[in-house]
Amino acid sequence: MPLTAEAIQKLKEKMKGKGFKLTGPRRKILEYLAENDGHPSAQEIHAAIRQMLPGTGMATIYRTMDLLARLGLVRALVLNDNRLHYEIDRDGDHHHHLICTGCRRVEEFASCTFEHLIGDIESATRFVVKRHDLEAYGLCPDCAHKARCAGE
Amino acid sequence: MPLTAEAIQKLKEKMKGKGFKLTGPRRKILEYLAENDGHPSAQEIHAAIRQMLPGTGMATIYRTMDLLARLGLVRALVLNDNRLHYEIDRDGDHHHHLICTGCRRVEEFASCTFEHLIGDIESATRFVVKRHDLEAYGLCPDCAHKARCAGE
DNA sequence: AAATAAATGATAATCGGTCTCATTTACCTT
DNA sequence: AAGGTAAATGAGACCGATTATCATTTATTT
Ligand SMILES: [Mn+2]
Ligand SMILES: [Mn+2]
Ligand SMILES: [Zn+2]
Ligand SMILES: [Zn+2]
Repeated sequence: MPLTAEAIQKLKEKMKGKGFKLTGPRRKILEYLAENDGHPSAQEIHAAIRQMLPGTGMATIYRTMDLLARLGLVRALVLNDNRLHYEIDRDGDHHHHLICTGCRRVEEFASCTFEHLIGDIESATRFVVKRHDLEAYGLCPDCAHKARCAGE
Repeated sequence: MPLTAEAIQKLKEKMKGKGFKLTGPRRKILEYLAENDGHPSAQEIHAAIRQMLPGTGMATIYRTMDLLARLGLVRALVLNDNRLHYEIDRDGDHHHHLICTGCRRVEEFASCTFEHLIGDIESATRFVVKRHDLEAYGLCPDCAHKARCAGE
């Protein structure tokens, strides 16, 4: 479910509103993230942006993703393949990730039950919890099936 | 709560039992992990081992940690500082981590409620879940206090 | 259109982690 | 207890992801 044109416009305005320039690379990166679902790495984003702005350098991707994360527009995720991955932070859509160790497919899941737990953790530890990451690793239905056929 | 001498002995035997040599570095690394609580990085382990076995190379630390993880004796953790951290896998002590973004202090917490959820996730997504990581980031009581004094 | 500070691209540098290979060592076997 | 053997080690090259530097370009303000 890609973002609507209006939602994309909002993102761009948020950026300008905070005093950051809306440059070519930034515009394209925002559009790319908004129009494509998924959890691309910096490298994948770079490859995609280069199709439209061939000169774009890798450093710009890192700088932009860092900025977008600081602005709260994207979320960075650790998917255990020694690179960061990113996704648009659609507000009100808090979810977690299930990663297939067979084919690297990423499935999303929400867990409202778990969210309630944060309060318990806070009172037990006296920490102020700002953010949490939960990733589950396992086998997707396809890979689980293949594994079963191959005999554990 | 460091491990007892007998528990350490068990670890060493487990290693030999599986056909791996109990070498100087391996012995020291096991003892270091068992006797010190915490969540050291490979670099921290290296520094500690070098006090006792000055010649020890970094590659040996990585190789040993990898072996210990494969043997199920240690667990590797992602604490968002772009290096892996490790801890002895005391059996039956499944817990998660709360990381203070102010001072990097790591607190442990268990969450039996959450563990139940894994089954729900499995039936909702049809994935076979093998393992999950949950980390919460926030401010420890001290850092939260300091932040409050400094005025948000 | 000119002025200005921010952003970019090329490139070097850093850093965690892996690989290679000659040398050493633990653990059999005698 | 010495000798044989494969596994483990240490030194250093290597790698891929990310960050830093700096001269040039560009989005915005005038
Ligand atoms: Mn997602
Ligand atoms: Mn722990
Ligand atoms: Zn799969
Ligand atoms: Zn703290």
